[in-house]
Amino acid sequence: MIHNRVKLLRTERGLSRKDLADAVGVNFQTIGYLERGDYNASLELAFKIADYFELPIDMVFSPRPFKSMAEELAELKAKAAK
Amino acid sequence: MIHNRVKLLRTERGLSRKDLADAVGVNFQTIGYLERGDYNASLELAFKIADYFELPIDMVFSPRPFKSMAEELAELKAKAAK
DNA sequence: CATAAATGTTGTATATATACAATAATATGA
DNA sequence: TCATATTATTGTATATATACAACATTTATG
Repeated sequence: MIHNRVKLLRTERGLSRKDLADAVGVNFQTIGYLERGDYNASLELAFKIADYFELPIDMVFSPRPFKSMAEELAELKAKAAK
Repeated sequence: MIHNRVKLLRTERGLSRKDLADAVGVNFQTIGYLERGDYNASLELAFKIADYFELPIDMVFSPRPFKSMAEELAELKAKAAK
């Protein structure tokens, strides 16, 4: 199973599933399936979603569970401060 | 259609399709299909292949055609030299 | 050259991703 | 509270990814 941050990124931007679905050209229920982890996006859809958020694909999808973005950010800042 | 560098990376390392297929846990013919562009890898398989090559997924798969790696390398070196 | 290994081709079967529809449940806003 | 938008749930249908097998063709190697 591939983990993703779709729901987080979508809500962060105040988008409904339909908004995102329309933007990437799929049915709004498909976004629901992805967010719930019912199944994985295709590679093509994964790239479209990442492109839409203007993020590299591996910031949106990962074979390993994501840390929270806050956590990641804090770690990077700590590292940069050294 | 998603472009990929699977064949390039595989042959660069002197691997047969079967070698790579075994390493990522799919049928050897599946690797053939991907290399020929008959269909796209699933997101899961894409991550496994990228992991196997120890590369970020977007260096192996892309919605846009890849430049040759030589070209990319040369450009980066030129930029770094500035 | 002869043999084996790797790749290509074709065909069938199964699993998974996506679409679409109808309805229920939940949240949001006037 | 009422109305509306959003999300969840269930079911059916289609497209695409993957497995597997048999055989042809190409490439490597003794």
